[in-house]
Amino acid sequence: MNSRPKYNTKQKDTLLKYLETKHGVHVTAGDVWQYFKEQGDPIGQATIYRRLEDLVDEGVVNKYVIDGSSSACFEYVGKSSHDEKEVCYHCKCEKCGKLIHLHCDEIKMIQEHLFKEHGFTMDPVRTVFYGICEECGQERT
Amino acid sequence: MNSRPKYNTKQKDTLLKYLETKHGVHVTAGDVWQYFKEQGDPIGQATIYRRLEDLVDEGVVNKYVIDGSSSACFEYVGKSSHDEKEVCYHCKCEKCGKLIHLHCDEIKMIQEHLFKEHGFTMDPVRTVFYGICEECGQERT
DNA sequence: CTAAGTGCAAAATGTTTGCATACTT
DNA sequence: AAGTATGCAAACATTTTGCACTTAG
Repeated sequence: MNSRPKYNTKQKDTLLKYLETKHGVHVTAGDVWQYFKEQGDPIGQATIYRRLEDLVDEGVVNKYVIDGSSSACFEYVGKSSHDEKEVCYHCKCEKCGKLIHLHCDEIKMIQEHLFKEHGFTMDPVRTVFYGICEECGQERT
Repeated sequence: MNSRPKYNTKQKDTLLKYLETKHGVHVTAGDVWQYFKEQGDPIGQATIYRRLEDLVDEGVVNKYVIDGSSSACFEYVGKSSHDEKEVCYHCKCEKCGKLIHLHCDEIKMIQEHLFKEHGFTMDPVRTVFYGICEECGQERT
């Protein structure tokens, strides 16, 4: 079933190591590319996209597509994130554009509700809550 | 506070009318453009993007950025739903693409939680839950 | 008349693909 | 040696922008 990893290459390795250091943070493909370029150890963007996609398929990395930002975000979540792993969800402020990461359990209530009542298996990884963040909410212009 | 609509134009009008007929359905900017082109009554894409953006700002139209599809989706939701209106939320199946509208109160829990614990005012109108719908969940291929 | 809106075509993004070359096993 | 992976550059798709022209109020 899993026939993902074939050959080990320097690029794969370096990329994964880099992503691990970015645990809990969003990175775009461009970020990654630029980082390695600046390190004087560039990786072709094609490779970055290809590897990133593989990692997403493997579940090691999450991909978010968020309104407002033109490029997709990737986040390292580690292997085995499918069950008990730390689930994080995202809130995007429609005013200032800030993206907030939240790690807490309330989302499970929703998940359960959606599943039990509506048969819908919600994917917290892909779901983004839109709204107004604290700061923007206060500065009632 | 509301200084949105300035001049009324044929394009604005036609666009809105079209969107109304697509209530509950996703349309991309490209869809809209093509539709009017085929009608022999084309609207420049720049205009479509600009008008669509306005409508999103006005809250008349929802914009979804969905992973997997390269272009943003728009959906007419009508004026209203800003305060005490019937709150409906959306679940989008990532597999079959179906969009499910739900009307129930559980979402208020989340809303409250987000607000009290995180100071985040969630906008249920804009927020879409991604996941797998009942049918797709069963046909475990 | 003035400000706003339109449409075109060009530019800017972000992502994907074809292909020759280099690397893994 | 055979199959993968890489990197470049070109191809793509979508969305944005500049600018001259038109239209609504």
